[in-house]
Amino acid sequence: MRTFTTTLGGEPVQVDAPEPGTFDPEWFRLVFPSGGLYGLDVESTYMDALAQWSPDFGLRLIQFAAEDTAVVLTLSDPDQLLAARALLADVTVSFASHGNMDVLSTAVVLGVDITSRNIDTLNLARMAFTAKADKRDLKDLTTRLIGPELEAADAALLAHFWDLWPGRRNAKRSDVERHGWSAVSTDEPRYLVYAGLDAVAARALVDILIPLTGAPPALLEVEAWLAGRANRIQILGMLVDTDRLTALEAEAQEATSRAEARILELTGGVKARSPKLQDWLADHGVNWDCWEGALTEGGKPSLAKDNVALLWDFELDAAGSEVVSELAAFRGHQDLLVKTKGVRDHLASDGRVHPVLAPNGATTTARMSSSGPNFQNFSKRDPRMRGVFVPEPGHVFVTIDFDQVELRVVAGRAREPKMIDTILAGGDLHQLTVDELAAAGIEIDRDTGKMANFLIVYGGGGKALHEQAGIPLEDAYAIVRAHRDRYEQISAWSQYLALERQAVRTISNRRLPVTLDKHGNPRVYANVNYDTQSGARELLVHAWLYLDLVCGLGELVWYPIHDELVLQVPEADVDAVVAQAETAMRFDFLGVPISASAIVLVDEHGDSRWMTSKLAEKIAAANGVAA
DNA sequence: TGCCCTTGCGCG
DNA sequence: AAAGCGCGCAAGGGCA
Repeated sequence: MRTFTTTLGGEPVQVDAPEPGTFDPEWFRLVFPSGGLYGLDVESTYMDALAQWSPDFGLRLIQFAAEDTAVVLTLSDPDQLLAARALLADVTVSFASHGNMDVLSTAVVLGVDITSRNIDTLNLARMAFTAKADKRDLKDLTTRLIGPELEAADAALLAHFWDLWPGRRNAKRSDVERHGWSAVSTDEPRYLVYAGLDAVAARALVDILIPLTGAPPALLEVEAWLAGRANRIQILGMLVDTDRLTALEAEAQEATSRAEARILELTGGVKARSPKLQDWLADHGVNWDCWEGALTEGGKPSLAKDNVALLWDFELDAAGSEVVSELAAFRGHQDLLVKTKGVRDHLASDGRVHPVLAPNGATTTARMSSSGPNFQNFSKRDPRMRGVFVPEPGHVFVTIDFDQVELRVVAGRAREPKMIDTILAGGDLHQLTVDELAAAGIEIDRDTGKMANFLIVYGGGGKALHEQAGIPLEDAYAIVRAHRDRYEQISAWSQYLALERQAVRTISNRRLPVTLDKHGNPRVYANVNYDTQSGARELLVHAWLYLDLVCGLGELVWYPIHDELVLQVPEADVDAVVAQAETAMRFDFLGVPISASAIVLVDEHGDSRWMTSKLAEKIAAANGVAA
């Protein structure tokens, strides 16, 4: 046994690393008996973009920690591997680890699923430290909340990686690390001590972070459950129709590179996405002083997709007009290119992508976020990209959306009787706004009423309405004023929330930070938006939890998209699941009925894909394919 | 070369 | 008095 004595936060810590061939499983289970909560960490070979799903990915060490003791197991020793698997598989044992790298690794590499028995200290840290600037990696948190020893151990290990680097000393840090994580000896004391301290820190952080979250136990329990579900979704991943992906990729690639090449040629070296393109256009007929299109945040004319057509209003020379048409072609395929490449870059050898679903990835609202690829922003206007994703064999996609959930959250939180009555009566909230403004002597159409309603949710004002609705500024201000007058309870609610200059508390007593503008003043007008977005997020999680605990169908959730659950349902069960899922997503919220409706996703050939049959028909018609 | 900012674009 | 919110991703380009 190699035993190292060190400290963390000044307290003594013992790190034991059994030598291969001498491992005593009985001793191991005496250190980690059933029923405990243990720190968990793994050390791997260097991770590339596909991480756990890369054929090159391997685990080298796995570490478990009780309060002041860590045991570092070497996984190349069959006895230690067996003991690690057995402890992980003990359903009475829970684990604490930072981020989901350890949980995913144990599932994918060791074949043991601990997703429902893990506490993620990164999630706790996100709830405890809500400012965007806060660092939340294990090393920083440990230094800040416990002591500097882990950071020192990390620095010592990195210094050792430079010793292991065979080439010149002035190599890139990333290359040295890549090499080091795979090359360092499992006998190296600096490696073993660092590894052991990681696990001890994760265990210690649970007790330190929980009070700092300021969250009630019920919320913490739901969040732990959700993190487990999110990890399961990532582990399973999504099946990709690679033929479709390849075809779309080719189309996007061909269209964009042709346009790009032609623009480069015509402009003598200016790229399609270069900020210099505005200058070039100025020399070929565009007078930016007369520009009526949108401006960028930096105040320059925007060449975004919807603005390109406005360039035709100028007297362009021959080269200028050709560049404008090529730019339109480029913008028309830019999203498809980005999204196809994104899926391709994350496509693992199992024919799937494994996106990260971060349970509270949005810093200021705790909404879920998605990456690798992001499943929350695939186009609906051109749904072909969504159609690349197909269900497991024998399954069908079903999507269930909340109806206008954010407005209903506002109505319930504000106790706004006009809105609540309209919802109860099955009426239309946007028409209600039209009628209310008419009563105040202002005539608007339903689209404007809808925009005005969403400005409330988003904390916007007259200027935004003026720009979005294309109505005179004075009219827009009048609409906003009348909206405030007619919805007294919503006005009172936003004024009440605007008193909070530090943080707001959501319906489940989650603390959300008030954000600051560039002058450091609190943007209190955004507080209603934060409460609403976060509230809607909690309602979706509530429905998912109900679906899991009451219906036993939590596993069917393929992906959550803010106000929508996409389910993957065995063909034979579709009708029953639709009924149960609608039950889960229909409930009372503060006297406001929350409703939802399901759509079964089947394409024009009767196959299920992640697109609606209506959209599939439209595309089929456009392509001349019989539906 | 890596890092950071800006721009553009999709979703809710 | 007025203030549109939250994400992820890729590319260009300035800077050290």
